Amino acid sequence: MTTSKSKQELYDIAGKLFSKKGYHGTTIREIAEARGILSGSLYTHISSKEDLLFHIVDDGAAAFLSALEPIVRGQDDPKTKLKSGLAAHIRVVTTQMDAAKVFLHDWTALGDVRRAQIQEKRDKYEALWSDLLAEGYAKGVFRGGDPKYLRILILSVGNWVYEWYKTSGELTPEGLADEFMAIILNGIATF
Amino acid sequence: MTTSKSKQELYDIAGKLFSKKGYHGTTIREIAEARGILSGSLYTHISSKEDLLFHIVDDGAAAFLSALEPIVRGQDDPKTKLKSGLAAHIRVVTTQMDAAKVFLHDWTALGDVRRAQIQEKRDKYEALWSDLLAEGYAKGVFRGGDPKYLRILILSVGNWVYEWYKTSGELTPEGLADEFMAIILNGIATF
DNA sequence: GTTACAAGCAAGCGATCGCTTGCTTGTAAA
DNA sequence: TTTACAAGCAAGCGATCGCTTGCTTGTAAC
Repeated sequence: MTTSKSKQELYDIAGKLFSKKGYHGTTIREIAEARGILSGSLYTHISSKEDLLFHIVDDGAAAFLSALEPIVRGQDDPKTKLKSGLAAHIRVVTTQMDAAKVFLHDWTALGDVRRAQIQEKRDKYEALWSDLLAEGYAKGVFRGGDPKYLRILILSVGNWVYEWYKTSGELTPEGLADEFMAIILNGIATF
Repeated sequence: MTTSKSKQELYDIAGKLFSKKGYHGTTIREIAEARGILSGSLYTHISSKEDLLFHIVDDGAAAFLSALEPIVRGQDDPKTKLKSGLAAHIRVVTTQMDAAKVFLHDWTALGDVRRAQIQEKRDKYEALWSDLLAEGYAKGVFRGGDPKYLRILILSVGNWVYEWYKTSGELTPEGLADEFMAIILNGIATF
């Protein structure tokens, strides 16, 4: 990342507020106050409020993509890829809760052009997951379950993490992925 | 529901806009325009913008609770209860997409008192699910999988439906519940 | 025919919104 | 010592926010 330290600090501050109160529920004056400057001074660093949103959301998209891509393109067996992929997704969410929530929650507040850019990256991420699962079915490692709804189930579980995860006293991303994988791989029914 | 027809129509209109643009992203003038009156005239029917939000969110909470409660308190076997419960949840989301999205998305914009009221109903709903799952484990119908994370997985899948469900050409709530249940009960791993 | 009231209009209130402008200041290179 | 510039302040712009007020109108009961 070529983003300077103070710029990143500003994104963190804005992300924290957007995450807590939503993009439209956060004012430029609140962001400036959290930064310790006046609202007008913010415009030395940004050109608009939407700029802040876009950078946060775009960084979030990049984090998800760069975490999953090497796993899908790698050589592990599908079961390992599935577990690693879910753990990677959960790690992105839990280690950047604010940015992840803004990415998942507020990206629709972007204008048409920038929202389309993010939509593209979301589609790309979804396609990576489809590839991962398709490989598992093709190699006979997975059976049953419609691939489409399996993908939806996995991403639902991964995305919803930001709604309930508390940073203290909780399982690690890998631990959480293990819990969910146990259910997804083996099911819960007795025979 | 004792809500008059025209009041409910207003909630529907507001719910649609809140769902699309968020609570803070929707203005009282937009709601009035969608209703075909001037913004000031809205206050013949409501006492504040937050009133609209609260009614929508509170109705949403009631819909989820009243759908799940008879299932949990009923006499079906746990496996049937689980499938019915998930189908009921998905039916609430898919038949009232706007209200469900506002309930899940924008309820935190409520003031302290009313947000606490909704939090209570959310906790109650979650407890119903815990009861349902606990019965399955107690009767030996479910095995493996931490009950806590099983509940989180189920609610994640059910809640995230509003993010991707399209009303046309999609499976019914029961069909979707079948798809997800096949994965959750039997898993996807080959042996 | 009168009364009563729900429903809406027209106008605009004070507050706050995102953002701009003109100016000052601290700092570091030349 | 001078120069240059990034960073921030002070003030306030026009627009829009949620909401209020005083008034009109359609309708239905008596």
